Amino acid sequence: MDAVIPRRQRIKQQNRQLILDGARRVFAEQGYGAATIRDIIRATPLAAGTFYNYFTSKEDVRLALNAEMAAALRPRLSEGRAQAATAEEFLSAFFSTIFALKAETGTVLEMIDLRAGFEDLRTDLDNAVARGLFLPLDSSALAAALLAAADEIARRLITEGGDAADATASATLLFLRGIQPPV
Amino acid sequence: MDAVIPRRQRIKQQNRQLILDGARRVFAEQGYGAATIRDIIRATPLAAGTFYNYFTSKEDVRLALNAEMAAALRPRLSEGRAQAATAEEFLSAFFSTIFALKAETGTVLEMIDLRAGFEDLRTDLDNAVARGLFLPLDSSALAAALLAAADEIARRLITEGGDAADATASATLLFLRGIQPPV
Amino acid sequence: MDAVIPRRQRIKQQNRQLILDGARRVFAEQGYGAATIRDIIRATPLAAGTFYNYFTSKEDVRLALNAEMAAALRPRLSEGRAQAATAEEFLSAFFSTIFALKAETGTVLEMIDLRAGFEDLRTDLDNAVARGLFLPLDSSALAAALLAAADEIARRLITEGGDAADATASATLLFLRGIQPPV
Amino acid sequence: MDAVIPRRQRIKQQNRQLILDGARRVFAEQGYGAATIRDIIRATPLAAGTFYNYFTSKEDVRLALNAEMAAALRPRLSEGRAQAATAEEFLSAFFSTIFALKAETGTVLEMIDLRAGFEDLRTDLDNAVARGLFLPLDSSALAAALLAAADEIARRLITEGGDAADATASATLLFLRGIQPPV
DNA sequence: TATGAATGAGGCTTCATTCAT
DNA sequence: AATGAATGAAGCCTCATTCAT
Repeated sequence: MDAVIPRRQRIKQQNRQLILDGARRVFAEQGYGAATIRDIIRATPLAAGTFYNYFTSKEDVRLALNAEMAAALRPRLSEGRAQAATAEEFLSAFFSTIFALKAETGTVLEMIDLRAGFEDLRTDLDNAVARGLFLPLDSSALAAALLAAADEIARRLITEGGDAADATASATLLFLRGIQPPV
Repeated sequence: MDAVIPRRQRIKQQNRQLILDGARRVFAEQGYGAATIRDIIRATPLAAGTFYNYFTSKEDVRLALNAEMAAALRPRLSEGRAQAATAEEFLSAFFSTIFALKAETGTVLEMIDLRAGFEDLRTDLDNAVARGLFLPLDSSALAAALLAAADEIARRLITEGGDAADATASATLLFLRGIQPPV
Repeated sequence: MDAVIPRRQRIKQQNRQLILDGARRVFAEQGYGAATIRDIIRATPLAAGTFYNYFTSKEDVRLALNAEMAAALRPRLSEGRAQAATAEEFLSAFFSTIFALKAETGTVLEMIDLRAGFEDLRTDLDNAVARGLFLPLDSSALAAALLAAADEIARRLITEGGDAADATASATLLFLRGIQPPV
Repeated sequence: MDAVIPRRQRIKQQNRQLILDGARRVFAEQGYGAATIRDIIRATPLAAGTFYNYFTSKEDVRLALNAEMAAALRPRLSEGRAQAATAEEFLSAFFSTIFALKAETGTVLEMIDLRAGFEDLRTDLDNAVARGLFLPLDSSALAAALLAAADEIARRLITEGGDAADATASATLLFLRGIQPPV
């Protein structure tokens, strides 16, 4: 027999998700700093006081969003990583993953705490360097640069339109070979 | 005889600058979105109402800061550009300029409207591509990636310490050759 | 055989007492006016809604506490009264009773409605006056003065420490003979 | 020539007084604990935000009221004290002063911090004891008892009506000779 | 009957902006 | 121009109360 999930608990889960989804939209539109808790509530069908049954502050919501995104990103990236025998495959998987995620969620990567969800990325980079796949760059700075660039390019993709596959190829090429033409 | 700047006008100029400097500090600390006009006023010795003699809104201040920064950046970058015969020199000049600027002003590049202050960068990139200095990438996306990466690396430089020259060399290398080791 | 109290009813009685005890603590700490129903609930292991199964308002709780205290006080005072042949004995019994009660319960006498629980005191005073035990003062004002003074002295006893027996003797003497030294 | 008080400053003084007067009424009606800052503002013609130009909290207002009352009380009591050659005169002056003050201001003496405004009373009592005017009771407890009793009697005077002169005489007699009839 | 989540009113505080001085 | 107090809107948060489970 299937586990019966009590109705009350199901609704609680739904409301929590309503708030997170509302917050994601609001943060994407106004930025984290400018957003207010009231904005978040208004982006849901819930009443003002209900927010505090689930979160204690805007920061609290941000952390939950971070965790949610890290959880969503981890399997995708590790899938890409598993198949990535070359730097090119690694980068390509990374960018396409980020672009897709951003298109789906509108999440502002700026908000993401690298230490929380992106340990994997740094670990991957370190491993790649160790395997001789990459040049020995500071993996932490590289992760930051990759994320910042990916976020900005994704933002422009969404705002101004464009083909995600082209952008992936272009960004991959940039970080793979650099801007200098072969001599 | 030198042009005599009337006392009144000199004080006006000073107050305007007081507000801009205060705003820069406030934006750097709290981010643009979270900052309030009152925060800006409190970061100056001026009275609340005085703000409106110089600016009409927070956005207005942002634009003025943008213009100020663009004015400060333009000669530095063009100086670098003038001497840059190679992609390496171009990148090196770009990163060292950004790192220095951020260290001086704490400005959040995130705020900067590319269209306002960074036309030059795109123009430079286009020229560089035209001259065969760079691979023919989308100059607009490249500019975005360069700025995003530079800003993030600069932020980490300030936050966690580190040598600006090393960071410049490392970032230059990354964008020059990419991450793939030579075969 | 003893009367069997149904389990249901016993639990109801327990919960009611939990709320009253919680309310007493809360009122003693914050004062009646500043206390909220939520404060009272939080001072018990019960859930929010349960409060309304027992009381309808904060005022309702106050009345119940008053009644409870009057019930506790009545036998003690009447015991003292029964043995009090003199004004001195009457006062001594009164003060020691009040001091002990306050030490036990922390109850704020300020809350007490004289008409509800202290009819006895006024009756006693009237009787005492009638018997020539006391000077013919307004019994109502006297009761008020006695209670106010006793409450304040008790509060100081608890706050700053001190010997209850000494305080009783001192207060008794004050109200017995007044402050004027014998000529 | 008279000192010219600038209009702005005069209005500030007036508004501060409006808030204090409103607060006094509100505290007298609802008690300090139950009163809210909004209640205080509503008792004035001022706007909500204006409160914070003058005080930072309800407690802040309470302290200011305390100071105001102490300042008002001090000359009255010292005047009474100057003329008080006997315990009777002392008590009579004390009670009539308190009753009058309460009738004028409705102030809740409960709120008064003895340490702030009533040092004088304790000093007076100590002096009176030293001069042999009073029996050597604990001046601090006596001050507390006198104030508590006076406040309660005054409250009843206002609430239920009555003659202040009679109440003064009665209270004076009570504390002067006690309740025991002369043998 | 006990629970505890939902609700929206309302208190607290800060804000942007105006305007008399 | 510069000042800074006044204003009321609006954000934050807690409250009393209801009601489905």
